[in-house]
Amino acid sequence: MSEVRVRFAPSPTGPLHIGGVRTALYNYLFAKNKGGKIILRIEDTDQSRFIEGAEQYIIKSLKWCGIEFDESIVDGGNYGPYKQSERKELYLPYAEQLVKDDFAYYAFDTTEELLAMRERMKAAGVPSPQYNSVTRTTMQNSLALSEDEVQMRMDAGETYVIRIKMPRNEEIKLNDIIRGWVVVNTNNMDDKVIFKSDGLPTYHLANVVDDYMMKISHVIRGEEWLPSAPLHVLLYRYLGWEDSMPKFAHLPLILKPDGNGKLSKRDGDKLGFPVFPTQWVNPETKEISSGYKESGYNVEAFINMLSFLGWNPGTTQEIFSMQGLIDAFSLERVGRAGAKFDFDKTRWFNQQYLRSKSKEKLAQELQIILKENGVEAEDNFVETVCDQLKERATFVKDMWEEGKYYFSAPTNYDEKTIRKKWKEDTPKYVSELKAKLADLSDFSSENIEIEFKKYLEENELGMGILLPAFRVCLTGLGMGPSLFDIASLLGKEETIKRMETALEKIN
RNA sequence: GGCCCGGUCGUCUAGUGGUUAGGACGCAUGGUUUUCAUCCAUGUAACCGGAGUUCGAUUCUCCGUCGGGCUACCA
Repeated sequence: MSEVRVRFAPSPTGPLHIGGVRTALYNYLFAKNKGGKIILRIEDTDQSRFIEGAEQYIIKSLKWCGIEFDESIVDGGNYGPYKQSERKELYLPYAEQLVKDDFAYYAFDTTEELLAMRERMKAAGVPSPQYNSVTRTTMQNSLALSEDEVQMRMDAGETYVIRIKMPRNEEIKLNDIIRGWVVVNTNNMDDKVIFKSDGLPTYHLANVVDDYMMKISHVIRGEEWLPSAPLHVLLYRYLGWEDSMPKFAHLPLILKPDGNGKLSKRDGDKLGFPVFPTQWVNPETKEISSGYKESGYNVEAFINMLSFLGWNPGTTQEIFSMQGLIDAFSLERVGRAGAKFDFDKTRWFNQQYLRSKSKEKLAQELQIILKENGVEAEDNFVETVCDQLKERATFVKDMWEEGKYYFSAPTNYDEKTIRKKWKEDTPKYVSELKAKLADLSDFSSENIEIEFKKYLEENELGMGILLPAFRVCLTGLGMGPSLFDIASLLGKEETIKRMETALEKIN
């Protein structure tokens, strides 16, 4: 069997959204699973839709995702260039060959003429007019015009496009890896432009020529390409490359959570969650769209979540590393139906990864957030904080937001807890407890707990009476991790100080 | 409208010509916990509809319906 070579071929018309990332991911997983290669090819044949920075965004965001290419504009390779605008001159000869072989033709029609034709057809009762075997006879093209006329127009410098000459009533079949046999009759296909008047090919031709030249073995792309796949099959056939035509796999689309339509890059943050892997700043409007990276998602959780949107291993295992995904992946286990994006599940994946991380690793990440907030803390201290907080966090930033009291004394005290737990006698108990704690030489969590319970016993008090009050003194909150652990970590001096401050402030 | 592709709990999905239709997220309840979270246990809830094939269809076929995609000198 020949080498597996797949490509991810985005067009630099903006940032890549998670659907595109998933397509790249599946290509990557498939290639690596088969010991093959993955190529990144930039499809920039539409110069009018070029967006500044999009290409760099695509490269950088995929890098963040851990999707590494074997060949690309940055990694090089033996089948370059890997950007279509740099391959420009390659395509015309193939288009002209098709004309010569009577599989394509020149067309001179202006936009206005095309529009007029559509209007005319609509008026005549054709609901969706096409440039096809019946209408082309009435248009300005090398099939309807005389040879002399065509030559004259070309000599005069008139611009033209090259259209494929769609045959009549032929069944085009293709065996999609995910969908099985797909059959389309050419009567339902139109004479697509394969080469534009601006000297560049359209997607259809460029894609076929490049895939052939780059020896692509499998085309794995979104389902939105399925309708034009028969056209691509025809192009391979007409170009004489049918024997080396890649296998096709059309992926189900990622749908919006409400089920109305496929996820689109225009959705930005409108749906209540990021649609981009990393943050994107619109170069024109400066509008910022959030990314998973900046929102605090672990990259492995993000990839793990994406991989499960349309694929599953057939077992109950849900947590996979990238290598695990590579080992388990197969196109046969990719589903056929579109998947609605599930934001809750995404958060759950992140939580799973957060938990599995060591306190050292988490502390490193938390330190970054602490520094951003002007907090200086010892690594050891932060590690213990992470240990105490990780079970109740979904994101690293949660540990900062919910654990500020580890780094500075509370400035206000939770009203509800005060109302319910701060009784008349409480100040007396707190100050007595404070005195007891002040005498402790071993300020370990266990020791504090013993001392605390001893005090409760002596005064015939229940945990529920004094502990919430104690907690609110130290943290200002009514909930949180083990208070004895917190007190121990804060240390005796700080604990006593906070109790004193609280006694002064509460009432 | 035309063409193409789909349809199992609310969501992601497993699965089979005969199953108590399984798991995960979410949600709910109980237990644990000083509290919240965690954790544990339990529960909740699905084969789009109609024909046909068959002893038997969620599974196979057809029709309908619903959903999605495409329908540009965009990818």
